[in-house]
Amino acid sequence: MRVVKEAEERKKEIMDAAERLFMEKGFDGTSTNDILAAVGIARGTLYHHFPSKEHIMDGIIERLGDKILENARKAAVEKDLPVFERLVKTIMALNAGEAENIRPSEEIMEYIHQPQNALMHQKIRKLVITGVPPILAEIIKDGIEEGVFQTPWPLETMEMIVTYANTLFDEGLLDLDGEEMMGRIRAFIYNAERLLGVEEGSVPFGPELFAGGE
Amino acid sequence: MRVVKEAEERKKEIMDAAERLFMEKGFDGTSTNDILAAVGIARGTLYHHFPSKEHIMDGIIERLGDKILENARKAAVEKDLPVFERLVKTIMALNAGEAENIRPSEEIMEYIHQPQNALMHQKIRKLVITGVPPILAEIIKDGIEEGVFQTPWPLETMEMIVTYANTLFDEGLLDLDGEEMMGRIRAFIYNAERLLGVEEGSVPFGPELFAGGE
DNA sequence: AATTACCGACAGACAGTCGGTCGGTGAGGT
DNA sequence: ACCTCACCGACCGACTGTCTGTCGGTAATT
Repeated sequence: MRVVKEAEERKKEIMDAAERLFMEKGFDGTSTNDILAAVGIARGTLYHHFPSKEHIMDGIIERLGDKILENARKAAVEKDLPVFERLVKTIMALNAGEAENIRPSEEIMEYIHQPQNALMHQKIRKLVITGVPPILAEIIKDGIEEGVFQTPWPLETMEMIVTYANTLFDEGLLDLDGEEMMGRIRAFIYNAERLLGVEEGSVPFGPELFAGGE
Repeated sequence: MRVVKEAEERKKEIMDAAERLFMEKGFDGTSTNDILAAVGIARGTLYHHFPSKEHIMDGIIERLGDKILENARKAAVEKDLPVFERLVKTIMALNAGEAENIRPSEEIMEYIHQPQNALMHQKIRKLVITGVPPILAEIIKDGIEEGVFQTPWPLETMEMIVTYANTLFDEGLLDLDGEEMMGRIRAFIYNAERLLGVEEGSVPFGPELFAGGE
């Protein structure tokens, strides 16, 4: 049976199905046949719209990144809020935006961190590390003007903080027990305070913020 | 023609050939047939010694890690040297140990960071992030006792520093021009000083140290 | 005789290709 | 206003080449 649709619509269908399958079974664990069956199209159709399986993933990640980062940017730009609150809201927007699409629940995280998803993981990591620090750095800069923060390297410092946070929370790299993880989080907050030039204990929120994803 | 060798010797031959090929063409870009041809054995022989292609990579990385980390440990343990010098020597041992095996020259780095090597890259990253901080943290602890450094979280702090350094120098994640890279390095040193509780400018070495890999 | 390294034909799965089909659409003729 | 016909591009699915991992059997070593 032959159903004709607009290219953009088909592309979206393919990406939707692929996204679900990749989250369920991983990138390498999902064959193009799985995607074809899920969408209900033939091989040729898929390769009419995408030059390769990897390009499907690229499309998904780009779409994901656009959505998440856009939410965060909106929160980051609320200039009349106190900087701490802006920071918190922006970080929460990052977590929430992620939650809509890939809910960062345990089963999924398990899979994401499996070796077969190394490529997807690397691409998401790149998205986070290149996309998030510029947004947060703008807040930090305002905070510097207000005298709340003090650092000559706002962007680079946020890059460091985000990079480590990403490693610590998102990846399955460090397999830490609860106690070790608690230490990491406490140290992380302490070190973030040092890096941003505020005195110890002035970060008014604790580990609660860092439950889920980035 | 049939040549029989001791299992350990064959394993080493296979790992040597595979290591060279993986560095040249990447993990996914190297087929098991390439390895068979390079070693001069049959399919069955390879799978007699290794349960899978990925296990070959695991073996290579483990071997690599043992060698590199052992050198670094030796340098780290020279307790009569001043802590700064110990730090420098240990980091140089890390770079040098790496240089023996994978020379971190440009052509190779190009390949290492290609998408097809995401898995290998992730595994090396894990090795570095879990292996290196404990070694450096020991030096930091001694430095704290001497009053050179000051941080309540030596291990966690080194983990953060190493994680970011690894991202910055080893990965092709951030594609920065020379100027941007220079800023990153300066910021990195500045931030490392803050994290370790020494005053600004007391790190006596500059960007020279960070030419090659982590 | 038993163990163990070794062999290579083979199976099964997979990504990507290619020649060809068919539905929609709009321009030109009536 | 209505037809028709050429063209575009979405769509199809059989096919190719390649790849990893398996298995039954063979030869060397102890």
